[in-house]
Amino acid sequence: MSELSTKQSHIMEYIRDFIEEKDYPPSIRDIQFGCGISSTSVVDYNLRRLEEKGLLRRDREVSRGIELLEGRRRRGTVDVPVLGAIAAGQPIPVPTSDRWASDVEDTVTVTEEMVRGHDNVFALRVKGTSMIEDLIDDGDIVFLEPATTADDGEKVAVWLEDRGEVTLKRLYREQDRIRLQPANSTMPPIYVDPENVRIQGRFISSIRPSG
Amino acid sequence: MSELSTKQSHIMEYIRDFIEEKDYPPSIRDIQFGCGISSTSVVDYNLRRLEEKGLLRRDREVSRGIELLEGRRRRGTVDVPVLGAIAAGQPIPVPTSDRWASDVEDTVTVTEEMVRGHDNVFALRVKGTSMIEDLIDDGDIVFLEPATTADDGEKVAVWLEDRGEVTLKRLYREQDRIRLQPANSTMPPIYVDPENVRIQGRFISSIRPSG
DNA sequence: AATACGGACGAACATCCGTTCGCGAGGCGA
DNA sequence: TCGCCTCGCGAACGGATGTTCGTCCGTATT
Repeated sequence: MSELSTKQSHIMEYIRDFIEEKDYPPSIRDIQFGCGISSTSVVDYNLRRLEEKGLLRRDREVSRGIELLEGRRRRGTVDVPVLGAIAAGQPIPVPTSDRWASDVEDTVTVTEEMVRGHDNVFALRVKGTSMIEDLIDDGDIVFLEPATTADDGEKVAVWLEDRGEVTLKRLYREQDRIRLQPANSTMPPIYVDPENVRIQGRFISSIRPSG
Repeated sequence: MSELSTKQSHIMEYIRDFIEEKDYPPSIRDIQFGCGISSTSVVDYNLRRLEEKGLLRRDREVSRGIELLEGRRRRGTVDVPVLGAIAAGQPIPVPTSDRWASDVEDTVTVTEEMVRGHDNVFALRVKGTSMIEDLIDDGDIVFLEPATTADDGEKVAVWLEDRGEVTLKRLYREQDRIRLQPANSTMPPIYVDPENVRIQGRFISSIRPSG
């Protein structure tokens, strides 16, 4: 029904790249040559289809009157997927079992400096106040970088296999166990078997949406 | 030398607004009518001047081939002026005396939700850790809304007239004095005469640039 | 006063560019 | 097989738009 043909997604991609590079939309003939299409009418035809599908808006009779309606990201910002909630109080289960999958429930747009120098950053909503002394409050959004290892004392999101839960804590290795330390003096640390722990991500930064 | 004539800044503003609204640049004739200019050549002339001054870039022979080179703000973000540093430890003086003036030393771009619902927001760099228990650390940037009053317990930036300093604290009114309370149990409150205190801004939110 | 120059006018010109139209190749159900 | 629809092709039409050119005016400069 609302599938895009190869040509249509090619056109979309071309428009995106064109705007990204030049800061103004392509003309129909720009698209024609850029996508190797033989006629302007074909471009027009597909543009109409794309407009019907709500992917863009066109101003008639106006040169380059194309406006993309999809996520218009601005230079200097990045969209980070919010994969769900994470416990900073009592550990709570996350919807996906093994590896939190690709079904993104939401997205937050932040300026680049919040995640600068890190790749594949994802975000989680914090529940609880167990990391309050590390300046992470209930309701904050934390940004994490995928990781499977961590140094002692680092703030990490860990998956506790037996509990089926994920939690945000500082991680310390002790003899034959791992200590997950809340940053809240009213809460005791959690001790777990190393085999039971899978590090999922390393803390980068957090934001607190204004209330 | 590089001053803009009235007409030129009018044109710049028009282009900005046009792009903001339509997502593609105006044609020369759009600018002509939009700015009440009698001839397209006048627009062309001034666009060349603006191009020389580095405020925009033009693609010759291309309709709407105008690209603004100034801060291209993206939808959903706002630029907040950073007016300087503020003490969250020992109060430190701010450069301007009475009212921190309009010379902005820097700017931060943040997504709208950080300051949603507030006007004329400005930002200050935090020095010190006196507000650490309110999750505001050294190096954070705090966003404030201009205000001259505050309820008890609110976090405010206050100007201490006799000291010539400004500081970020929680404010409490007591009999005939005002208590400025740090959020750091190792630090004592500051007591000041009400006449000596001028509230400058009310805390909205803060960010912690990733390190 | 003569000259130079920034800035503005208005009109003509040459493209640029969106739109339209006729035609044709497949795919699909009746 | 006969429509009917989707998709594509190529060309031509005409409006949209950037560019250029001759002219004019006001303000220094000489």
